Amino acid sequence: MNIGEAAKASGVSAKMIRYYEATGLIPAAGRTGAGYRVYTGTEVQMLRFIRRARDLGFPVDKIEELLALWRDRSRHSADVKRLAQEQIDGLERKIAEMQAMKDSLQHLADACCGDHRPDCPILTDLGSGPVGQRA
Amino acid sequence: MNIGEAAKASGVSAKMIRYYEATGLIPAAGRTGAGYRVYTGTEVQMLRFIRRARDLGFPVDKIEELLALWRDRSRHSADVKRLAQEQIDGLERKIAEMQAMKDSLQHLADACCGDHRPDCPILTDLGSGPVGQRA
DNA sequence: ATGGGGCTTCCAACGGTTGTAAGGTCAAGA
DNA sequence: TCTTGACCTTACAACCGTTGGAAGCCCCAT
Repeated sequence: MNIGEAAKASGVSAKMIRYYEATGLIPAAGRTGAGYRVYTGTEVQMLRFIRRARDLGFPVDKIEELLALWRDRSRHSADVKRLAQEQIDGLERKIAEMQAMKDSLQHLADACCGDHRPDCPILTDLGSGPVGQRA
Repeated sequence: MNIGEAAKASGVSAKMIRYYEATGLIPAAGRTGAGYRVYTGTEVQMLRFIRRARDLGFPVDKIEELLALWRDRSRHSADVKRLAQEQIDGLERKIAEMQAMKDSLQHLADACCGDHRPDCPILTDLGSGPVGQRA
């Protein structure tokens, strides 16, 4: 199986497959005589694993840990759950942060009449407020 | 006013002030005979503007537009409001995306008993599911 | 004059992905 | 058999915003 076919089958682009190999996230694939990378079903499954973990927002270093657990038949599911919970917490934090941004901005936008006149509370606020809004 | 003092007064790091100058977001600051950058109150105010816009998640190119409107006394507040609304919509999209990730992951984590045993629906799902979960 | 801290420039890294360029290889059709 | 086009290879750069470091100069206080 070519890298292109593996990409199609896994949902991971050929570019990223090479990148993951270069960074050591996945082991180096076999090669044909001409130097083409060759992939087996197992390797495609691993790529799919990575793709799905990325879809859930896991950073690559966490995926490395997940892959290690995936391969470890004597793993404790508590370890997996802990990683998942950390990821949930991280997502929660980012969501809250962005929600706060959105709320602030919505508040300002609501106060802007949005017509041809130059007066705008959004600009007024940006230009005059205190510095440390994020604490 | 030194770059260090301007950084403290604006909440933008000296590093970033130089970066913003290099990329053209802000005009080049004046210099002392020794080559030190000099900042006036107006320039600090502009830096604060940038800082607050970044706190609201605006990307730099949008901040460039906001700054242009800020300086333009014949602006239409509708233009400002449009930029704000685009930013709100972008935040909304990202929030929804992360919320979907979080919900999926929470669902999986809830099904994982999280003990010493290796069986884990999280890993099972990651290793076996279909590819295009995000559509 | 000597030290410490701030300033200067330049270069690199983070994370994850994509684009591009220059070249080799494979398969199919004429 | 030759050509064509699609695929593969490597290597390098870009994106975004920020931080870190190194090497060297400047200013102030002791």
